[in-house]
Amino acid sequence: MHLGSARSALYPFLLARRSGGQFILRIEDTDQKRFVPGAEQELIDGLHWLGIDYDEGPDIGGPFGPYRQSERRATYHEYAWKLVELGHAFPCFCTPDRLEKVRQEQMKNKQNPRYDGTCRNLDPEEARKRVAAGEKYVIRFKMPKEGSITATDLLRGPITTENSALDDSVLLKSDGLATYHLAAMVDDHLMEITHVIRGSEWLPSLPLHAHVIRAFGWEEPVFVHLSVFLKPSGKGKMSKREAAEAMKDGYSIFVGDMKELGYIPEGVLNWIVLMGWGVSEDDVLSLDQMIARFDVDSLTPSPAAINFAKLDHFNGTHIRLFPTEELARRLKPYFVKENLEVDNETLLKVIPLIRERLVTLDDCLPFAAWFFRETVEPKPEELVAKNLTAAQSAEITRKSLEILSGLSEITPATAEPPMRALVESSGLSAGQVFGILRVAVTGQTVSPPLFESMEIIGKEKVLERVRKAIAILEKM
RNA sequence: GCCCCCAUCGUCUAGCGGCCUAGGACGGGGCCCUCUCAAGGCCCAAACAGCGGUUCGAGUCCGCUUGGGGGCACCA
Repeated sequence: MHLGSARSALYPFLLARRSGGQFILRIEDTDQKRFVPGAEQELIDGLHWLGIDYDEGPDIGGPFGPYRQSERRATYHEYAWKLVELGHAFPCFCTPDRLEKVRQEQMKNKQNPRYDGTCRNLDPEEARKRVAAGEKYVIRFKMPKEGSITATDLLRGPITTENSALDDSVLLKSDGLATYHLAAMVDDHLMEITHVIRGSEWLPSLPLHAHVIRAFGWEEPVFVHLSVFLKPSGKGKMSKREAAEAMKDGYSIFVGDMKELGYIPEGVLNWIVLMGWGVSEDDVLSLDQMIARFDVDSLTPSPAAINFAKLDHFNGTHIRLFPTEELARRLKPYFVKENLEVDNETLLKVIPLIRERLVTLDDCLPFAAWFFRETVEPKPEELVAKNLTAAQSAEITRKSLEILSGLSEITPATAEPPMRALVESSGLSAGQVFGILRVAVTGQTVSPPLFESMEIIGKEKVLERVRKAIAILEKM
């Protein structure tokens, strides 16, 4: 399940929620050759994680089931033959081998590859007999030789296609299962689908689909063909190679990777919903806000380049929107995964300090893992302040220790004023003095605010770590 | 090769004939804030692909060119 599939689910979901309709999950698994075990579950898990819930589906049932096309072969068989009876389709006994040769020949002669019509006008009785005798066959749509068809895409308007440019496409395969062209049209009718929102790679087969629907005399659903996603450069669509490239930078186009990478559903949703849909202002949207503002015919038909920087932006923005308890709940697993013992009381105190620093949830580790470690291991060279020697650094740190140890407790209110005074009287900069303490206390050069952090770990640990730092500096 | 679709800042987009000296967001640059890193505030640079029409008036409508994308399976 990649970004494209996620968006193809999101839009109809928003439309259904907006308009009081039903959003259904139908598994289109009519190609057994491409069956991937676990793919259906991955899809369901992805939708669940994103918060896109469906009203009918293979795992929850519904009034129009079954929702797996592989379980609907009898239906397709019936409708395929119905089309034969109506004179809009015909059984075809051509072998794939022969058809392949015909195609090669056509290509060589610079003709369009298409079905050569061998079985198109077979005597119906004769054909029926061959089928009854057990001969392998497919059922093809009998595309009119003349005229044209006009089908409408909601975003693009009416699109007229000459029938002569269309082929006698296979509707029912020799394995007895339908192709998408038949299965989807039959199911859309039977399941009372009002809106088909799909990728624009389906646009070329829209005329065929209109033909099939009209041959049955059914009402057409509204067709909406979404723009394709282009790779970040905007040149060409996302490829396997590009996907691997993104992964190296800590990004992915697969929904299944997002959680692991520290992205939250809110951020991912906000990101993809705006790739192909524009709101005039207030880009930051919750799912409810999306539902409230969604409008199918304001989707954009032009291709959209994937922009991971924007994913980071939305992810960080939504993280900042979380209440402390909620963020704690989401962050905890990342600490646990690092085998850190996280007590909720401390975590709740840490969160306000790191919230606005997180782009992804796993960023909590570099900022706050040290809160939950017994000791820290500062690098000696990092304990030496800029433009100072180790001895000078040790000297000012001893003075800092003196001040801090004289405090009954260390809080920003108690510690910062005397420390500022020390900075003032020493003639050094706050960056130099606090920098040493930061490395001493946190073990790193980048951390949440110093005095707030000190308050959380407590005076005892602070003094212990500062003493250790002095010892290190004195040995240099 | 043939068919189809698309076209506004680097990117996602607003704009549906006069409200446009083209708006927002990301990214970029600058300033402010500042104990690091962020976040936040203020400011700046940045686009209607080109050419013809239609119209009193075109980013908005039409045509062509160019560029981009998709499709031509017993895959979806």
